[in-house]
Amino acid sequence: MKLATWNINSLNMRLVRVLDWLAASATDVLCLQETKLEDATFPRLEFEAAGYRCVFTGQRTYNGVAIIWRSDVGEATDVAAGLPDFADQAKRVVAATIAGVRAVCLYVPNGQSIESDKYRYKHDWCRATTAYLRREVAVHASLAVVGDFNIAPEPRDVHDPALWDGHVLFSEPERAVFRDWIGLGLVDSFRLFEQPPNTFSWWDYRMLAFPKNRGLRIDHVLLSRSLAARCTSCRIDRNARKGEKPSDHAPVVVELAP
DNA sequence: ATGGCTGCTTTGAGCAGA
Repeated sequence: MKLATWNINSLNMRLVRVLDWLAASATDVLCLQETKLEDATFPRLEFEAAGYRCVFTGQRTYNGVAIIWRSDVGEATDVAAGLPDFADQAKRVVAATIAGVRAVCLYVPNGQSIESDKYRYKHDWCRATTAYLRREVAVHASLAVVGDFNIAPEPRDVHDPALWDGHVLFSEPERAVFRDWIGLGLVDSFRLFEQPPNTFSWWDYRMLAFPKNRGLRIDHVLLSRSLAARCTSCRIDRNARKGEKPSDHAPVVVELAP
């Protein structure tokens, strides 16, 4: 199974790009963040016509998450939207079990800046998610927690660690959250393999950040131990960041052996 | 170390993103 995560920064703007990428990459299950679409306007029929199924929870303008999978992979079960025990207007979580793999798709709050109320919200949201993931790990042996985490876990995940030190996305409390989630029994699939140095998943639209490769690795695929044992590759498809009207994020793709 | 893009908005300057 090929499983991927991608923040597409408006599915409305990038539906064709997503469909093209799905086909070209032969991805079986794709988790999307920042769809920015209410459920009533989600392009379900377009995905179905292309041979995929989908589950989604969204809102206009901000947030919105979805899971897209090839129809021939099977049905989804135990679909769940949102975090239990955390009242949140923002649509940031959707989960489903597909072909025996529990996929949890997260769009972690950005946090804006460490002085911001949004940073406090990010902290509270992440704490609620820790409790949620603890239960998911206990229930699902084959678990993949994927998405836009808005956290760069280590200095090597940041183009200029000294510049970013202490700033939102790379502050110590955020990195501690990432370690907490790893501590639940999850594995950062990207680090299972040798990777080219300076591999990132997000680049600012401004300041020629992408051509200069001034990016961050903030999109992640965490795998339970049994799925990590099946994982044969993890790569970030930076080609998907190129061309006309790209998202500012690139997809992260893992392959899982049967 | 700002803002520089981009998408979106009961539409056009302000916001949020990361």
